Amino acid sequence: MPRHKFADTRDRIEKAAVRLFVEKGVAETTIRDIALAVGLSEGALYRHFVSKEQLVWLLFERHYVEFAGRLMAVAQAETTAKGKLAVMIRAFCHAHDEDPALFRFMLFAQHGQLSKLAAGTATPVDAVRGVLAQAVEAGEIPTQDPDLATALAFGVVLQPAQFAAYGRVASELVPLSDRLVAAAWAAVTTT
Amino acid sequence: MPRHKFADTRDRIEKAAVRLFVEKGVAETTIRDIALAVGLSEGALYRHFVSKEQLVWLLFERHYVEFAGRLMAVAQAETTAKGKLAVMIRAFCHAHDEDPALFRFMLFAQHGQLSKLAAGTATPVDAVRGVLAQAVEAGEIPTQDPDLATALAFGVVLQPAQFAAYGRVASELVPLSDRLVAAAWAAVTTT
Amino acid sequence: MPRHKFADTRDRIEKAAVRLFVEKGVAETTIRDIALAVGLSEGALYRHFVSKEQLVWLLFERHYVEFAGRLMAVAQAETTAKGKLAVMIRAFCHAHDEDPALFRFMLFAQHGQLSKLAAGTATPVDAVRGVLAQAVEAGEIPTQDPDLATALAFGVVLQPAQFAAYGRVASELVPLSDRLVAAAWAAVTTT
Amino acid sequence: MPRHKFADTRDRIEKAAVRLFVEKGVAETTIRDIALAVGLSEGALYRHFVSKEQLVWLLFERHYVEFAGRLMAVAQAETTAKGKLAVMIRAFCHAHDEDPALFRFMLFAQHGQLSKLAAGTATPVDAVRGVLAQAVEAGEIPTQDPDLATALAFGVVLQPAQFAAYGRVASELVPLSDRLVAAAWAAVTTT
DNA sequence: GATGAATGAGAATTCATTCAT
DNA sequence: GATGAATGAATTCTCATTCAT
Repeated sequence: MPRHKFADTRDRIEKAAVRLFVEKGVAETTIRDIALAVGLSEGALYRHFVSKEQLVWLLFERHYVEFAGRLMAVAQAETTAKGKLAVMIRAFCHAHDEDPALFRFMLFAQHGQLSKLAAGTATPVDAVRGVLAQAVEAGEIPTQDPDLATALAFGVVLQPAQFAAYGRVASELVPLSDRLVAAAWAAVTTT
Repeated sequence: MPRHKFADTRDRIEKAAVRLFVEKGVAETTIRDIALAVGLSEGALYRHFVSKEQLVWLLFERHYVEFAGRLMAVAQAETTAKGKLAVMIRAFCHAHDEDPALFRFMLFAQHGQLSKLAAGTATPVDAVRGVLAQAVEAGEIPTQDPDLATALAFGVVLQPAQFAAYGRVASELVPLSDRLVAAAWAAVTTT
Repeated sequence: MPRHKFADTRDRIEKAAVRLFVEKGVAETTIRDIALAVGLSEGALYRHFVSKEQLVWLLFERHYVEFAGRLMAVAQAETTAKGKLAVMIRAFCHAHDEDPALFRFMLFAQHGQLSKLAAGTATPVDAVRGVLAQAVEAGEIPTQDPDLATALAFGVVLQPAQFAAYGRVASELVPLSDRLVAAAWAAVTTT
Repeated sequence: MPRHKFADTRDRIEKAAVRLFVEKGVAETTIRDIALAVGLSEGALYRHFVSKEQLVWLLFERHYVEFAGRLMAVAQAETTAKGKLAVMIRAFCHAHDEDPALFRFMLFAQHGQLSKLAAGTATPVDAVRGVLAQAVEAGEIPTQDPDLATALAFGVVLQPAQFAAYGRVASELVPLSDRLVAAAWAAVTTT
């Protein structure tokens, strides 16, 4: 007996929206699609969200910022750059396996969203970059452009996620995390 | 006095389309946008293309397949896996710097186009995968899932391209190619 | 301790509705607007009124007819046309100052309501027209089209009310009533 | 053989829109209504106007300002206040008879439009007020609030127009203009 | 080959109204 | 009597596409 029907419905809408946005693309997903998926009328969705645009933004922003926070939190518990990078990558893998659609939505379907973020907002990119920039300064990894290093680490994690989406590699990243950690570390330490 | 005004116009349309598709997204780009950019009427575009969908597909398919061919060609001239991977990555960098919009369109704005490719079509992914799969068999790199290795190599190259698009790293990849080659090799040889 | 909470609520709804109808227009006022203004849910309003249309009609009809009655009553107490017209105009001014929103709703926001009045219903227009028609017949004012005379008298009163709504003249009409009476009389006696 | 189909269509749209706006009200008139009246598709209207809102505003603003100009022009040709007021009122009557729908749209369906006018824009109200304010200063009419005087003059003209719309008086105002001039003058000179 | 007016099939959104609780 | 979640019919607006000139 759900005590919070409203919140429940809202959750179901968000889940369906994320899944459809990832499957078909944001622009290709209509309000009707979402309504059908949730089993509501189109109009009913507007009780929960002001507009499609706002729904997209809300979903993106909330999860993106939240994930950045998670990354920074796990990194803080480690002392070495290598340790920090490792737990961050594992966090990526866990996030992916927990909800692959949400992961893809956050990290691939970002279309215009990134530019809407408030100026100082900490993003997952910032989280990783922070660790690597400090690692360069501390001499833990070779001197290099921290942005490029960040790109390499991101690439090593996100591209397998892409491949997983297309079925080219197994659908779970956690089992691969050791390998991804090693590969990322190799990429940022080889110059 | 251009002998092939028609072909010229067609080229201008394609260039403008690719640029707009990358800038705003495919769905967000209207025929009107393209027509305006080229200085034609909307109706006139239909002399050159059957539909928007076909235009997108045409642009994608042609360049994607062509690029796959280029990759395989440069790889064939090399004998070792390391050499093959290196020239392929350099080819990626050159392709990017030559026409960044086209590069991004091919590799990031593929929204659903991939599934339309004829079953056996060789793609850039296949090109890289072929080299790495053979490298595993030949013992040139450690035993591993060739698809995952491909993902790692791709990530190391494509993510910097993404960052370049967002201005996070320099806009040219060729100057970074040595580094990318080294990072990719490190990624696929570290297990 | 109000014995008639229900009637109270109904009153509050009507007041809010009239105010909003005048402020924003009938079509531009939503049930939601009214519900918010009263502090009720949208559904609750339907305990008091069958439909928005009926609410509009109800408000209009009741007050319009009532006001017509008031006009005829005050006129009956006078013997001369001049006297009748004077008290009627004063009644207009009083009605306006008592509840300007209601006055405007009745006399300006009638959008199509007029045609719904039962055929024989006596309106404020009829009240004034009756006096002026008789005045013509009795020779108290020059021979003229009684409808035009009515229009002139109405215009002299209603236009200042309009101006008051826009802040062009003072918000109270009672202080102007002597002037309006004089002007109206002048208008209907000058040919 | 119309050389200017586009402009023609535009004109037909404007005419139909004004008529419908007056007949049913602006909010009650749908784009579909206008399209049907003109014999076009709904989408086609958007080749001519950006939005319904802009269409309403465009129609109102253009004609309102134009009419104000006409009023000031005819007034300028006269020397006395009485003469100025007379020609202005005649101009009102002519405007009404020329295109009653347009006249009503301008002067009665102004719903939120008035507040959108650029700060210094001269309106028909300003035109009449200018003449009456000067008349007070010059001693041509008794000392009084020029705004109230303007309201009286306006009421004497507009209310008959309202009555004409409802069929209470003849549909043409020009034949009544002598009477309206006399009534207006009487109203502003009687205190 | 090109134009530009027009179409028509949706898309997002609004809102009066209903109804189970 | 009231709530609030939901409906569904309109409504505004967009856009790929067509076609007479």
